[in-house]
Amino acid sequence: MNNSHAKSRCNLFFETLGTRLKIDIITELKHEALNVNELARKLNQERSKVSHALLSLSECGFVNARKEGKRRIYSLNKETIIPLINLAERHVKKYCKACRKQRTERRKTK
Amino acid sequence: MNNSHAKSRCNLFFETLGTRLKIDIITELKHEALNVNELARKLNQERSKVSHALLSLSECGFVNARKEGKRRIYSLNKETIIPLINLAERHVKKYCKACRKQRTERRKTK
DNA sequence: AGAATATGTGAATTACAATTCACATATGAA
DNA sequence: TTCATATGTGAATTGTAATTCACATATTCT
Repeated sequence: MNNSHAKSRCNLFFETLGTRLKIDIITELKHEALNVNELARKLNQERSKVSHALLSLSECGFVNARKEGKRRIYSLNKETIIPLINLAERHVKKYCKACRKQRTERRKTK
Repeated sequence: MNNSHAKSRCNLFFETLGTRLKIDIITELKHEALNVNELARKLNQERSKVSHALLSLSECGFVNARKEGKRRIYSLNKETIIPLINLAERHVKKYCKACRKQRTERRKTK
């Protein structure tokens, strides 16, 4: 109906964090900076999939990349992400039953 | 590939906040508690659409509803949402160029 | 009871992000 | 320069949330 989007523009921010893979990537990067192959191996996911996810994470300023030889090392922008994830986990524990019984469990395995 | 989702379960939390409409609803409810019709009118959106959005917001513990006569008044669970939105907006201002040039602008109008 | 108001709901459709796959590029080693 | 390693990318497909619409339910008033 109406498409005038004047205010409140953090929906993309949240949308970007709204998949399991990206949360898992962030969880890994909390501990150490990693390149795509290492991430893909650790999470047991396709490299290309992880690469796409990292692109959107970096477009939103959640991760930074530095080149090191033939590798690209991705690191977490911890300044806002750490308190954000903490806040989210606290909320889920306290208020969000739907989040605790994961929606992913209902999803089909390929 | 792998479907063992043992850790990190706040992706649904973020996914739920990942649309414009829900962020707009939260923004309205910051100021005052409202019922569905009032929200729909203020946001210039279909009532049923707002109703569905409120359902998912309430399943995630973002809003609470109380019955008052024939109305249902929705109020914001401010405890975690207000600091969360503040954190998100600070991040967007500082780091997220992609979020500032809204993705919605590219979307087709019906 | 019947009408008006307020809201919920489920199923079909639509829209779009996530995934996949084949190929492009970039770096360093032999 | 050829090969191996590491990564990026775009386009087609797939999966799924958002939207729509027609109908159900619930409350209050006359």
